[in-house]
Amino acid sequence: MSLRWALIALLTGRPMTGYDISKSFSTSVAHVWHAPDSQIYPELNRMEREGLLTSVEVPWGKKGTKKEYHVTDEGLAAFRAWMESPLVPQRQRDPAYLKAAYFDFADPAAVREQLRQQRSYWEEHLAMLERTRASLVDRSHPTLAARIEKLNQREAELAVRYKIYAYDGLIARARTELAWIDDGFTLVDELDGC
Amino acid sequence: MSLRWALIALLTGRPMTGYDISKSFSTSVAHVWHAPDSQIYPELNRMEREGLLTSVEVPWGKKGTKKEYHVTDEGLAAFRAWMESPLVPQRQRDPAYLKAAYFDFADPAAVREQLRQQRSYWEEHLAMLERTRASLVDRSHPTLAARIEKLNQREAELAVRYKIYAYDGLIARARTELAWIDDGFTLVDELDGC
DNA sequence: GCCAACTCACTATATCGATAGCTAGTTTGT
DNA sequence: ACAAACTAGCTATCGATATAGTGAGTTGGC
Repeated sequence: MSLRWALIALLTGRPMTGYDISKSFSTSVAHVWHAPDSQIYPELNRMEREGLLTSVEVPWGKKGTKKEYHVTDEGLAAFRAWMESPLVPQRQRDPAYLKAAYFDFADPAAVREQLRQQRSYWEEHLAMLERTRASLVDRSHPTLAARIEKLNQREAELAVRYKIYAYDGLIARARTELAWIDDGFTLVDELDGC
Repeated sequence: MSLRWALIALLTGRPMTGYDISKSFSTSVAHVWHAPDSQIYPELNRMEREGLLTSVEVPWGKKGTKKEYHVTDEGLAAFRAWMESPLVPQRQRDPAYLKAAYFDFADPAAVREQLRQQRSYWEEHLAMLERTRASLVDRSHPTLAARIEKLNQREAELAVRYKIYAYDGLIARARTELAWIDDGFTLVDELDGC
């Protein structure tokens, strides 16, 4: 259900086609809400039917056309309403913690291998988050740049600072995961040694 | 797909009925993997059909019977195989971060209200995690107690330590969320003041 | 003796989400 | 002239989840 709000969030920056969205999704909103294009296209259609978006047929090449989606006033109002509505707390559902709780069923070597994999995943993820954060700070991030173009200085400041704030949260979370993984190595060594 | 591994994990502790499971789920595995009973019952049936579990009809009262599920050797082998298989990294999908990135669309008062709600949710969640961790340390946690009964001292030590490790991770995560929320308050005050 | 609360085991329905594949036009390189 | 890669917009299918209900037996309190 949050997918539609992620889509409106993106489209408030600038009008886009479904294809544009599925591309820029991976470099921006996907860090907080991932979705494949097979979900994006039908959802855009639904949102248009419900009046949250309108679409404009834009020529593409000689014969082709593409559909550019714009947020309607109604869509913006619905987005603001969602923004101010209470958040439903997320249930925990993380296989990594489930596995960790039952590491005694696995071979210590297999546990170390798992931890190595997780560490490299989170290290990469953290590096990517930090690169993106830097591109927000210097305002070179394409999606953000398009968004703040039409805003005044104060509005732009707000938009940028809150995006950085979101990334700071994601970065803190990644660091916490990495620290936990390192504790895992220490624990395996201790329990395997005795 | 992890649901079945969560169920086997629980059932390795002691045989249980679907009802037992749905009850003890909320006080143990649910912290890492939540599921409602409407998912648990069909999944237990499927797992029995696939040979991962067997069930024994146990009398209940005068007329009633209940179905107690036991993990088969095949089920245990499948569980170990999963434990040692690589972990598929989870996609980020968290409405809290999505909202935070677009707080500039909401009223500062509404943002503060959101943050208050999230803080009280995480505070409660953290307190619950710490209570559970304490009950693991002193081995009073019922599910854990049932599990370690049939284990030798060394095996019990492993089981307990890894469960504590999992909770330490969850607790660290909760603390990170709380710190992030507090940063949110500071940021709103700063941006609203100017 | 009876009602409430609890135990037990589901079903029904709908939506969400992931993977895979399809069709057709466009641009670019050789 | 033709192929490869890219842009565009889907569909089909399957499994995972969530919400809500059904119905029957049991236990405990007054």
